[in-house]
Amino acid sequence: MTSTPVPRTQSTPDETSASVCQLRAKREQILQGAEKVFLASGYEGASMSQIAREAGVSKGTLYNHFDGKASLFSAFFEERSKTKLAAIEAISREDGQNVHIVLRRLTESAIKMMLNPTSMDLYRIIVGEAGKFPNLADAFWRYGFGRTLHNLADWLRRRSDAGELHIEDPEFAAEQLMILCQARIVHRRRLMLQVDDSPEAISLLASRTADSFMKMYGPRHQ
Amino acid sequence: MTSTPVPRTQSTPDETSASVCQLRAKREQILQGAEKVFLASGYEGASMSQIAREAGVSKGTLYNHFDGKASLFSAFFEERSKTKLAAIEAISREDGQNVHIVLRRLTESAIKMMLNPTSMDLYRIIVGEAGKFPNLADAFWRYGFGRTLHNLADWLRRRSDAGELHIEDPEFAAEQLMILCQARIVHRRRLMLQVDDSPEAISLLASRTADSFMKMYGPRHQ
Amino acid sequence: MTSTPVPRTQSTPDETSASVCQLRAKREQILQGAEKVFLASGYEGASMSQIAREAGVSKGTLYNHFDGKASLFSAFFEERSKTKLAAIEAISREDGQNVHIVLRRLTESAIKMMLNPTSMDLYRIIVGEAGKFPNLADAFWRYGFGRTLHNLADWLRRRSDAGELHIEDPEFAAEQLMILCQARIVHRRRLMLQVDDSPEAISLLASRTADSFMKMYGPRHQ
Amino acid sequence: MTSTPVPRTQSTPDETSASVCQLRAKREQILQGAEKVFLASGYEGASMSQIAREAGVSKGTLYNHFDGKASLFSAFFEERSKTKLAAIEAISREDGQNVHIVLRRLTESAIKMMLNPTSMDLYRIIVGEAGKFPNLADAFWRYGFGRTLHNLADWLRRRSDAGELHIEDPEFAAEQLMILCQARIVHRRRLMLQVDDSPEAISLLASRTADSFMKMYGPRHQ
DNA sequence: TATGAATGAGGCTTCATTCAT
DNA sequence: AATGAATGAAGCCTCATTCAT
Repeated sequence: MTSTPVPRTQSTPDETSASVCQLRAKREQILQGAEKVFLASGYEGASMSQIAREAGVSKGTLYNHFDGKASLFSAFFEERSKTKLAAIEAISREDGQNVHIVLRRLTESAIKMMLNPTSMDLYRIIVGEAGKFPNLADAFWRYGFGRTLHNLADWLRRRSDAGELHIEDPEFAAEQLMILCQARIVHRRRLMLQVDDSPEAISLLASRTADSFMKMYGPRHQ
Repeated sequence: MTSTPVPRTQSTPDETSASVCQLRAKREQILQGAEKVFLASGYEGASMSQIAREAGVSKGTLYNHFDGKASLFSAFFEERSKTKLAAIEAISREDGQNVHIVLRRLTESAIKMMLNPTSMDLYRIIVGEAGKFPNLADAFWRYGFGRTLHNLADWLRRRSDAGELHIEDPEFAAEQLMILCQARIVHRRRLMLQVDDSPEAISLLASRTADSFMKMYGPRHQ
Repeated sequence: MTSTPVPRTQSTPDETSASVCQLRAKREQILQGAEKVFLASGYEGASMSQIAREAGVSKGTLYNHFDGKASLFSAFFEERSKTKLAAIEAISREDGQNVHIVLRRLTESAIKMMLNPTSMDLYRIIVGEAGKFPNLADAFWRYGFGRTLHNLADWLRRRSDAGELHIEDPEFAAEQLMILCQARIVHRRRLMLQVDDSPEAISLLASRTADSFMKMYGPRHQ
Repeated sequence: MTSTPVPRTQSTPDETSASVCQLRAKREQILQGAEKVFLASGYEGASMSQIAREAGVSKGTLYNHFDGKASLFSAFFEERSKTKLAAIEAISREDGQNVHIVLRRLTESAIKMMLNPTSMDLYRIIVGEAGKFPNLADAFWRYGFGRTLHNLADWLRRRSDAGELHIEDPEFAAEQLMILCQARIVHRRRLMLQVDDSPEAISLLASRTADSFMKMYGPRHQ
């Protein structure tokens, strides 16, 4: 459309990038439809027609962009794991602060992270379909829990080296902390059980969890 | 159908109990087929034909005993939650022993319980289908985790009252203990991730978990 | 419904045979629909919906009776080969007659047989689909051409033994005779070419074919 | 069609011929893809995408050059019948030789011709699709069997006129000869039946076929 | 003119459910 | 109460064809 005044060989790259853009856009459009439907109905419960309708494309277009239902599901899941799963990053900035205080902030944000609707839905999906799509759990772990664990373990190691904590196995301790955060609220919500997830309840839980962790790995006579 | 003219009404109870027996037997037969298929394929993935075949009855019989697929699924899930989910019971017998030692036994058996295939499958199913069958999670909680939590909290309260532990909120502490047991192995297995679940690994994990708990709630200068 | 006054164990056989009868009837009904559609459109061109409609059953019923399209096609083809392909049988009854005269009758009936619409359609189908269903050609040969060849070779051998013909390889001679019958009319009709297949044309062709065969294998100075 | 009365018009012809050339080349390219796919899968079994891929052009180009699938199929079939169907030509060069010897060469080359893979595939296609494309058989006949028949009949007429054979109806005799060549091997191969088509088997069959023909039309006391 | 993404009809098949026996 | 054949809706996927670029 826009004729470039540049002498030559500009058109092909333009065309290419334009069409690639369109392609990506359509792909993204489909993935959004897929997300909506898969999260609501699971893999088996979702239908390609539904996804096509939700994405605003024809059924055929689904198959132009993905090899089939399983392929679309995998793409959706990996894509969303990559972009939607938050992780606790850059705790290093907190290094100046008192350990216990940082821990409280940490536990609270971890709990909120895990309560995030997309995280919960992805967790439910992957647990339900892990049998059919074993490789997807890797993605879920790598981009979500695993990443957080890694960052957390690093921070714990540094704090331990600094003598503020006494931790022999930071990886394990990190996992203990993260899993303790799931008590009471996260764990129950995964089962769709009624639970008080008000900010106050979360704050209280975070606090008690941080306290517990300090008892486990803090200085002896705190 | 054909009521026998015999005087006392002795026969009817007999017949009734006999036919009730038969009914129950058939119902149980169906539930066994349903269990096999639902656990293997999930709710959407299972087919009534498959269940009928596996149960050794005709498809029509399924509908004589249950209202439909959803109804059969609910029945299966509640039934199996009731009978197949183990809980840590009668820890009271251990009351004479040293707390730390009992805790080690406890954590180990809890981990093994949660790794039990049926427990894992039921967990996966309920998490996967919680959106479609929100009421089922109650059963799962009541007969599984909840029951264990309750028993465990009782025991902790008694030990705390005896001065062997210092626990303010035994329910919460019980949940912390149970959830700590899921670190490293149980949590990963639910996602079908590769994990070392050898007896040695389990034993080590149980031991470290018990130690952590003692740090949290044990006497200060142990 | 109809309570039989016969003492015992009569009902089950009745039920069985009744339901078996019904089953066979439905199967036959489907096969008739399949025949119509497959003969008209070939294997790929036929659709299961069309067949169901033509047979007057639902699409699902097709799959209760056959494993799928390929299976239904095979069943249709073998069934029809068995029952619809005529063969020249019992030529032995003609043994008293003059060879040349019998041959003329033979060639005429062979030509008519091969021009029979069902034979032609089955031939077209099997040639078209032989790549996809190699085993079906066997059935077609066994019940059609092969059977005729066998009977014919027997008869030729007897006539040869009687000195009325001089044939060293009756199987080959039989095939030569049958194939000569395809000249002019049958061969062209298989390609849907326009051809004069009036009784007179057939009769003339039959006569000339018999003459030719007599030249090949008849007494030298006839 | 349009004979150009214009004297010079040199430039336009150049352009025209160049683009016509390109057009023809692309058309030929498409036809080659079509050939590969139609021969392998039949009309219904072939897909336009497959053809486009095989031809190395886009699907859209197919529709720029042909009206649709049916049209492309017709073009492919006629084109290939014209160019790929061999015929027995120029037997006249053999005129000096002994009839029986020439016949043996003839039958052998005829059998080999008919066993040629492309011939067989085209035959299978046309027989299978004759119902849908009745007009195509003409092309198949005209360029294949029909042409051979014509040449052969000419030769037989000459030999008959020369007194080496006694044939009243050379057209019919030619067809008898060609059809006799199909016994045993060609006929069976069209049904994909197992058959010995070794050079020796073909040679023997050719020889016996020639002998048979000589008995039919050769000098009486050969 | 060439491209290939988009379309939507239609193909094969499965499945929950019903119902006559 | 048990059976299982029949149903038809719905699922996944393919394909000939169109059309904007």
